[in-house]
Amino acid sequence: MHDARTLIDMGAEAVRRLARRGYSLDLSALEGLQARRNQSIRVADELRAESKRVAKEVQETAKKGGDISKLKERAREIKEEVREVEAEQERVQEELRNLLLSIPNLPHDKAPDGDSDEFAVEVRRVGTPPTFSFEPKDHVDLGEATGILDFARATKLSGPRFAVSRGAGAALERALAALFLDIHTRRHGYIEHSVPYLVTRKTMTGTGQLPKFEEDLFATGVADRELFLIPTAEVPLTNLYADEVIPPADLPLALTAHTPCFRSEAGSYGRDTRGLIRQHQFSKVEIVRICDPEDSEAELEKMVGHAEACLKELGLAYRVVILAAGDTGFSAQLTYDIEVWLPSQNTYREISSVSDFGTFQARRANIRTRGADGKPTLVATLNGSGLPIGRTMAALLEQCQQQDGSLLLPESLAPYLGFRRITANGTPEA
RNA sequence: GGAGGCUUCGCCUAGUCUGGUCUAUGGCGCCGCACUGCUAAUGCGGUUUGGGCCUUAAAGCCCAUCGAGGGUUCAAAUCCCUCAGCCUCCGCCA
Repeated sequence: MHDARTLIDMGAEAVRRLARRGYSLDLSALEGLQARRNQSIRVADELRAESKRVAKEVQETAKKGGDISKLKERAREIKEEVREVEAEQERVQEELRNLLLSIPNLPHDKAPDGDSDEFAVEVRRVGTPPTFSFEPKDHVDLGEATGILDFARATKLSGPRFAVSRGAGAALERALAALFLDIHTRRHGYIEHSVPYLVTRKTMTGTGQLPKFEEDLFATGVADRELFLIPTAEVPLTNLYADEVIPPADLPLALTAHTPCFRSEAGSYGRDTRGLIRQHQFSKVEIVRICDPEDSEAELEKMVGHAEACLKELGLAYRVVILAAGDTGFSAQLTYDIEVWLPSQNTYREISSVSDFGTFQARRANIRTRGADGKPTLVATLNGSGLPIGRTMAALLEQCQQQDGSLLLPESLAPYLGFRRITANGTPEA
């Protein structure tokens, strides 16, 4: 959410920058609402001041034994007027808030023009996509042939877009999560958290999933209680500090958690229906940083490096791109995507998204620190996947497949797995 | 599931029974100043948060804020109702 005053002060500059992501800002509507809001507040404040003066007068008059009935009548009139003005103020503020909630974050100038992934700018490529002397299989075939993935039975349990992993596959999932968490906590200084997977509407609003994207979420309701399943650990991790003032000395905060993620994937019917790429439930290690807004650009670069470290550790080929202004998520001002090489699709596919939200989320969630003057001031928030387990598994199975149908896993996983190879029939082998 | 208690401006705390003098007390911490070879100690002053008005700015004036929301009243930290969180006890389950 933006600050109305700041947006109005930016004027044409705000209009220009929002236009880059296809949002047409109605500046005069915003100014009009802001002016009406301030007018209402001023009138209501004056009436309340008057009402307080009259109350004092009643007290003093009564003490002197005077007639207070006229004063009480006047006080009741004022109260009625206050009620009316406050109702108007509430209407205007609601309207203003709705408008502000619907305005996306300002794209950073570093983000290229364009409205889709075709306009993303490649920053670097790391590693060489493997070449095969045979026709490589995709991860679904590999998983089913070895028996470490079972999509049919998952569908029996829960319908489409679910997966079951088994034996060495389940162990591999666990190993990847442990490896990623260890990389972030031991090497990059993140603090590991175990967090709720069900959160309130307020929490979902704090990071921007609500009110706009309710159809993307799974919700639960028991009696009159409503809770949402988290689509990413970004939600609980960032909101940990909602409505708090973080001591400046504690910044930057570096938080990580491995959680399941639940997404309805409404509007993606028919896309990526095969395999682990797009599931209703997947697990992911998420990294979040909360810092002084001055530092957010540098922090973003660090975080991209932290996510990349996971891929390097596994020896997977990938590239880093900057998303186009119009393709950047609603709450983000700048996003790097990391794309991993997927041999079956002969292309790079998104595996991590690392975003700088500036103060946009902090304003919604009311996360603050203290500035040089000691006054509370908003922080910047950032987050990124580091990494999702399912998509990593898919890339890993495909990139490390052997001609004989076995899978030769990276050495870095051996301490976690206790084996290096999964044979063609799914048996772990040192 | 039942009964009771608690929630005050960073932390602790007074105030709630008996509505107005609460412009919310005191301590701790923090900031500034004074004093002092240095430090410590002491003294004085300041220190919730958000918003509006007026301003180049500062200052100033005003409004709201005692867990949240509603009500009673000329007037609510204080009385009434609903809700939330925490604590204690009982029951139930493990």
